[in-house]
Amino acid sequence: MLKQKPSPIPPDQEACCPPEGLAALDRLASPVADPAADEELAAFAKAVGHPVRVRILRMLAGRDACMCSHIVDELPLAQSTVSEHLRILRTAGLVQVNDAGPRVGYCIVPSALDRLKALLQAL
Amino acid sequence: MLKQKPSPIPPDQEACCPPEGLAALDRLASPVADPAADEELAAFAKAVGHPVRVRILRMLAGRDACMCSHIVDELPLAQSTVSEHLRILRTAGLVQVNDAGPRVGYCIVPSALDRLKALLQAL
DNA sequence: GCGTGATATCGTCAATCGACGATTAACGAT
DNA sequence: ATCGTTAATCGTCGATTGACGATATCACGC
Repeated sequence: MLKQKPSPIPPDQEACCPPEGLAALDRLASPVADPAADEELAAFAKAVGHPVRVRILRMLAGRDACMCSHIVDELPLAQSTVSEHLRILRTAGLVQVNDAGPRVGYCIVPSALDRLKALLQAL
Repeated sequence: MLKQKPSPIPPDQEACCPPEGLAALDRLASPVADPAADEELAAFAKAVGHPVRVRILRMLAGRDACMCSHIVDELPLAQSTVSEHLRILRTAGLVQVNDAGPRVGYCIVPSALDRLKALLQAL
């Protein structure tokens, strides 16, 4: 695909960077590098980084499509493709299967979603 | 070709997650299908979905590395690679260049970050 | 003008992603 | 046991990503 052109620069925004002297203070105040959190947030975000998976999450959050076949019905995708998206969401920990009940079903893992929200808010 | 679906009417809608009287409310709060919001959130999340880009965002949020060269110095990556990550963040609208000042600099776009947080919270 | 430093872009490569059909496994009901 | 339904997995394909070095551009000081 063609590389998208980045959005042009709004000419206002002059005071983006503070004078160089404050850098050291900021570095001390909040650690700039937290590789573990970086990886964690990136993994979550990557899982969410596809419109179909966002939609699946929304379906599950709305709790009106828990069986995989329900989700397949709602999407113009093959069953195997939906299953793969569900696998990615499961691997990320955002979704889990409920095989304790009479039927297999998918549902959101609220704690994981909260964790993702918290990591993002911390940015 | 369209995928086939015998489409048996789903008999048990509630085999999975907590039986909620709140379902209707939840559905109102976040409609199951909002393709535009899905795409928007997915695009943001995709941009954030790489540890290096998370780290760059953190650097910029800490405001101690605005020139590209500063970021390059902090990362074990080639300048061209960092530039590419910055381009992705710019394309997503999360970051912008500030060439109004005396030096070219990168900075966070707080409104975009807020928008991302809001979209995620709505999940 | 001419160089210099800071970024962006190009070309290439391996790795990963997204989608599909086909197959397989698990399980309930006939 | 066989069938039908549900879901996962496999193999393949083209498209995209991530990384690099090399090259081009751009702004500023001389």
